[in-house]
Amino acid sequence: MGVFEELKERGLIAQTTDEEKIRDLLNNQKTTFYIGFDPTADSLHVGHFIPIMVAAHLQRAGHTPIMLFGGGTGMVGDPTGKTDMRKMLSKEEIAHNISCFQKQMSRLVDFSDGKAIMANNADWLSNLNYIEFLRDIGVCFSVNRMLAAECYKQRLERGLSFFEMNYMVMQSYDFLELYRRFGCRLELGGDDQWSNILGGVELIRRKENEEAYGLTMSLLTNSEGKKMGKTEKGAVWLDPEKTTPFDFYQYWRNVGDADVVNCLKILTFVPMKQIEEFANLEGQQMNDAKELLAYEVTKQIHGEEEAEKARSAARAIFGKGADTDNMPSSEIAASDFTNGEIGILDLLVKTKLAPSRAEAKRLVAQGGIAVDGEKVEQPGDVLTAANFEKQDKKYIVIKKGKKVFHKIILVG
RNA sequence: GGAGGAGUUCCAGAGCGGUCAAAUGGGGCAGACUGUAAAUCUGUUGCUUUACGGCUUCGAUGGUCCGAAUCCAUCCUCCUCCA
Repeated sequence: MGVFEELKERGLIAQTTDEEKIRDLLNNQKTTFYIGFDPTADSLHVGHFIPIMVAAHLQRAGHTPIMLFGGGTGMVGDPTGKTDMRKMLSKEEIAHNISCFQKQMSRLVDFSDGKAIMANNADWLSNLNYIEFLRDIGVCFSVNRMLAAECYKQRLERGLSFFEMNYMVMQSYDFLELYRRFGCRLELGGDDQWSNILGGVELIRRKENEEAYGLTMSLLTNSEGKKMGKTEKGAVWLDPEKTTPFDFYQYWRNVGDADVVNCLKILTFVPMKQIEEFANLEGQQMNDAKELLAYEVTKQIHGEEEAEKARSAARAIFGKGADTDNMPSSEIAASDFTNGEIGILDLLVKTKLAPSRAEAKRLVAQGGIAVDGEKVEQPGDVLTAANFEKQDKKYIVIKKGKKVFHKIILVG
């Protein structure tokens, strides 16, 4: 089975410009392909995961990925699928974001010995001459056709600036430029990139009289069709500073039953055979599949060690074990106490388990807070140093709701 | 350039002089049920206070009034129609 079939079986491929040609390109040849990333934030999030996984799959099959950072296009912002215009970023922000992306990506894609290429389209976009560009590239685009594209249609209802309208042209130009520089013949992207990719394919045909291809990947959605990777706190980030490995692990541990198999296919390298066995699981057994998913995904992003820690912390918390070593924790100093005690509400706020005292009080009133397994009954309850000291350990474990556990260590 | 319309709490969206911290829905959080699932039901959802209460919010700034999210003026932003 070729890598193309593997991708297809895992449900990673949404659309292709020419399935037969691409199959041949991926199964029988060494191909240089590219994927673009918009450096709009200083960390990748789950939405970027699929393209990176596909790149990793293809790289393992011997192809050469070009990871293109939109240092130039990022200064415009892709209007696709956005209801409002994006805020513009400064050059410094973009440069910073790109370096963060590179670091995170290198976990999955091997950049050693030229096995993968990093490019930044600012290299060719920044110094374009407007008149020349219009004469050379601009003539190849029909506004009528662009407006007919679904992605622009939606924006026409809400407003689309000329500025943003250029995004498609620039992305198409990227493809042409990468074809010229590296012989790149295949562009990958999210399914929402379809029309932008087609633009590039056509541009190469017109300028170089050569065939190029595009392939899009499905967006990661759950069984209800909603995008995954978002939580109440925002996106699930790949940066451990923004989303701790434990929270990251828990996110995947808690996916719905209906989504587990799909996520395993798309987000892990677990062999298809093994995944198929999970498809028949029911009830309690489903949890094994979820644990595997969470572990594998965490391992890929944060490394084996962090994945182990997250898993054993989760097992300890939700099982019977008393292992609190890897539980999310924070420290509190004796100086935070007033007259040798500290109110439960203040403690919740201080550890950020509650954003305000009012919220903390609500939690207590609704029976959502427990300290070392004992439910806190009164918002006025206080803790003293003695509460922290038992069996030589200087900490307490606070449980908020059903799933949030937090260890507070007394220091000093 | 001209003519209209709109900006409300996380989002959508009511309110149009006092009874408004502001309806309703979504989302979030908590509780029950469970498998750290889904669905469902209940409670809750500005800050502060044990509580009475106090404080800050309805694009911005001023003003009218005993009293303004609600009226007036100026400004900013967005939308629609015409050119």
